[in-house]
Amino acid sequence: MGRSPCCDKVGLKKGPWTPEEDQKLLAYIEEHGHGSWRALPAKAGLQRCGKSCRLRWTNYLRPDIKRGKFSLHEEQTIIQLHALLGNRWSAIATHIPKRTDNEIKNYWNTHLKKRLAKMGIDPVTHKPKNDVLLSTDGQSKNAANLSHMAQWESARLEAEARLVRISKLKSSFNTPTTYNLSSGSTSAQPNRSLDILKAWSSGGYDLESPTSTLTCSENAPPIMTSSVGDNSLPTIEFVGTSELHHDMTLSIEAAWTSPESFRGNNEHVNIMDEGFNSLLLNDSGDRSLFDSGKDCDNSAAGSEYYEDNKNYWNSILNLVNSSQDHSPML
DNA sequence: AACCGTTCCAACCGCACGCCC
DNA sequence: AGGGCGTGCGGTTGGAACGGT
Repeated sequence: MGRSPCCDKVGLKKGPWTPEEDQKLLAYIEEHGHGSWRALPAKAGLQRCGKSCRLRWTNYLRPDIKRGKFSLHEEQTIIQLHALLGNRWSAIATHIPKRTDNEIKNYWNTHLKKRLAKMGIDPVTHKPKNDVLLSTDGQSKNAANLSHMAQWESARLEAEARLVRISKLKSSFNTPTTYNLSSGSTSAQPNRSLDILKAWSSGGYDLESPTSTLTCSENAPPIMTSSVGDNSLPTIEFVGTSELHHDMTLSIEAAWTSPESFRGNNEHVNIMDEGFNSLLLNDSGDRSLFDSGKDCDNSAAGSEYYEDNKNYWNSILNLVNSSQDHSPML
């Protein structure tokens, strides 16, 4: 059976966009917002399907898009996030300011994937290729840890995406124009959202376990930021009041704290103990700070996991950094 | 100059999901 | 409950650009 096509394709243009078409699309959205994408082409005088218009806008014409070479920091972030999330490009894109999922996906496929492969790292598992063959129980457990961390991050991102959607909805009530072209920003500002990885990759200190804070004001989108607290589970804090916020509180808490989300292989894994803190460790970090975490497992086995994961992640970044310096590919 | 192989990325395609009726 | 619609997402592809011979 299958669903009907997104639009009547007869007589519709495909392929590269002309400057005239770009101008029509830009002018229309600037004046009216995009509204329904299906209805947009006719209103804007374009012989395109709505899907094509949406893609052209989101991947190319949108004013808040940075084009050109990816910075080293952006590359590092992509690699880290890909190790956590896999090919979830849209989720990754929420952490890379002004880059689209399509651009990140292309960059991964044409540059980063090849570079990791050249360095002997499996771009799918982010492990040295030999390790995949020599997997032991301990290594399997490490992989499981990574998987649980990914689940945690996945739940968080889903919650975050929900917030953005709600925020967009809310903004659309406040401001009829969907996009603010003059300021070059959309209603959603995922780049300012919490980023646990920044804390790790920028050498955050005094890290014990993460507490994320969500800040909402009446007219601005909600902002979530990562910070450090002494709780064993991530918590969310709201600033601002409204029914929408209340709704968000419920959904977020469900996504972040449900222990069922983090069970696997008939074994309850405390991700905060075995995974997340290791992600937050850094080269110069004071282990005593971490070890003092009241809910942390201080067993020797646990320390090995922290150390292994830390070394693994840092080795990826070091390899990338060194290849950046020496590789003719770059 | 012509040809050929490779790289890169904009754009397409099809599926998934949420919402609404 | 289920079907239609709108949109988002990830995989794939077409073709322009580039480099080597």
